[in-house]
Amino acid sequence: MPKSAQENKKRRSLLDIRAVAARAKVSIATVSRTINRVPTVNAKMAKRVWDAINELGYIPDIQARALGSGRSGMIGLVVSEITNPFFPELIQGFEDAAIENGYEILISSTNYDPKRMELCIRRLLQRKAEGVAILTFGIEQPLFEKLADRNIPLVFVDAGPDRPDVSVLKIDYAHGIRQGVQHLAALGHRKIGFISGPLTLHSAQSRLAAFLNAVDECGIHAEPEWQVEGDHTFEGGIRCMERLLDASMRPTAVMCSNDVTALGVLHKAYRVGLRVPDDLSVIGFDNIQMAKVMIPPLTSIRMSPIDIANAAVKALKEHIEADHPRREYKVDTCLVVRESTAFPPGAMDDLKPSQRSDPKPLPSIAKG
Amino acid sequence: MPKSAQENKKRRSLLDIRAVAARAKVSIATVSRTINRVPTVNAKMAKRVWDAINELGYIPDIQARALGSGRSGMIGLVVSEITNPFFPELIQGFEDAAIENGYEILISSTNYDPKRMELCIRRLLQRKAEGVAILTFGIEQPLFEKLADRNIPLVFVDAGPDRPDVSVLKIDYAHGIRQGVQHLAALGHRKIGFISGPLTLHSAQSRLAAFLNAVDECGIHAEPEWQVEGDHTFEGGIRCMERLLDASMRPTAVMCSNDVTALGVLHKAYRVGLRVPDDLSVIGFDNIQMAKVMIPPLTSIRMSPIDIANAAVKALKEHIEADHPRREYKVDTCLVVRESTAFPPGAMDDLKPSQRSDPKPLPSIAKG
DNA sequence: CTGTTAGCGCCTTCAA
DNA sequence: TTGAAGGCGCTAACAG
Repeated sequence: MPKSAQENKKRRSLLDIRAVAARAKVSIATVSRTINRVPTVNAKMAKRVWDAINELGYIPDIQARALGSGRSGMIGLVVSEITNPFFPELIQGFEDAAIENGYEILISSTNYDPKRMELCIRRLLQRKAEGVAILTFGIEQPLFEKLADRNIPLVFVDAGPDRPDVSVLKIDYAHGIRQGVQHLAALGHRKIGFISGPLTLHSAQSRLAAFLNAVDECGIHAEPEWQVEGDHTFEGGIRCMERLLDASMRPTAVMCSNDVTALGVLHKAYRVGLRVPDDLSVIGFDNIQMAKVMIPPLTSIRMSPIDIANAAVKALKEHIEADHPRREYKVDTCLVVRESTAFPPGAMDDLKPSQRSDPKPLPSIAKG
Repeated sequence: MPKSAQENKKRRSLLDIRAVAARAKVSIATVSRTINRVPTVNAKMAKRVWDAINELGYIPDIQARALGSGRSGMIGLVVSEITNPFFPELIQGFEDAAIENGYEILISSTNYDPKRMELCIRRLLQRKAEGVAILTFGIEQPLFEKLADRNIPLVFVDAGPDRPDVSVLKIDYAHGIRQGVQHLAALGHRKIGFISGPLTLHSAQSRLAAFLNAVDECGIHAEPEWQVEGDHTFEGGIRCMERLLDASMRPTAVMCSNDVTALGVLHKAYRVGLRVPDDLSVIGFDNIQMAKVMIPPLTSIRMSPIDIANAAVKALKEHIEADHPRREYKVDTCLVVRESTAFPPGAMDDLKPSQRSDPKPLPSIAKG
């Protein structure tokens, strides 16, 4: 409740559109038109209005505007977890793109909690978001049908309900993953492990499928024992690496379904005294900022959060403003080579030790 | 512009409070009261209203409510940069605390860009935020005077303008930093470097002062050559470490004004073949999630983003709702020992090599 | 305890 | 091109 119930009495703000109109000696309609840049306003009057606005320090109340015009000017962004390092960059990109396109944003994180997500949808609906991007990578998507029922423009990643107001960001996982596998193959690796994400996730399945496909293309045997299911967490990465270490024959390289998992792998390797990349090569996925800060800097497959954010905003904008919006938007991925990948152990046994001691970083396909 | 200018004609939403009133056979006032849980509504009628609401799937328009009540129910959060790893946790905590207290949040990042910040303030004002937390750690604060002029409740970190509507989160840097210095001293370090943040920042100055003070308390000489000014970035950490390496006498330990800087230090050490902690001990500040993921896991001083977020929301809430809000809120810091700190080199020269080879992690003061 | 009514600040027809 | 007037969906006096 407000400080004192009293002061809500004479509520009319001293600084509303009327004050400006009075100062500029025009009607409120003219002020409104000026602010909204309706072209038919006389230049002289417009100037008077702008002057009044500046002198008074007037700032229009956007809520009232929304009520009057029926447009909120806001789009929503739903992510699963802000503290997952992939998302801050996504959010930043989304915010930039939204502002660029004249929209305000509403951010919500579901934290994998269905109750929280209910609330979060409710809030977006209450605020009359004109469109919502649901970039949770497959988590809890079914529940979003509720949103779809309101016929508001929606963007999903990978896959979404088949409705006219819904568009989908198709991420080309295969391209980057193929590059990664080829990179490892070129270095001489033949025993390549893969730590997937939770296979309930569409995105995780796609990545695994892309890996199997790429490995097959390179004529490499995909030993089932080397494919383990992780959960996209650091701790999960550690656990999966433990399983890989227990394998009857250990892989010499491991690809991970995301970078956070790869960090877990690096960690476990450090714990058991395996040197990366000398003893084991590691490739991550996402290319989060942390990747280049790791020791050693992590070779990773970039899925640009900026690209995703831009595509999402573009999709929303087209749905809101255009007559025939596209239903699909492509987003590419590509390999970024850093220092967590090298020749498999044993490959350089015929070289003099001095030559082994300082492994030069490999040339980057994309700059880190 | 909307898809077709036409369909805005007969705009009255089919699902407004009137529809509910009609279905429940009551007046719109009763519906309003029911929704707002005014206690004086007859239970029978309330039930009729709720039933109608559920059957219709009615969701109140919060903008209209804001307009009518004069309250937006939103508080703002301004940070300098979402992609700085300290902030996601802060944002998450702030969102949680805000929702907990019945507020919606508006997030903005300034990206150190004054123009962007202007916009960001404008947006908060337009949206009629009832209070704003400016958690940028001293960056660009002067510009926020504009906000203060509107007499809306504000929260700053460390220091802020001296006005009745402004409160300040006083962070006790000294406590954690003293623990860190004592920890190093106990291990036997006498040559301790310090990489500060940009000294234009109040928070950076406080940390440096706390360090000098703590070092003095421990009777350790603070060689000026070992205090270098960084900029809280990874690259800055690398540069500062280079300068420390060039010192006529190298420190055996280095404390950093934030974790990201410490990552740069670890990186530079890795590049030049210095092992951490065997050859050099490193302590960070902030205790970001990345700290425990680093190789080796980073000893750091925790400044809990959750504590800060909670204090900020609490301060705002008190300002908005209470009559005599507090003007200051304390936030504590404390040392978290991990594996980037150990005895200084040479301290164990009298031990057998076998005993040196496997340095056990030190017990944690706080769990990581 | 309920219903009626007059705004909240702005937008947007309509007539001038 | 401008001004007057009637909403937008909801809240909050006030009267009943």
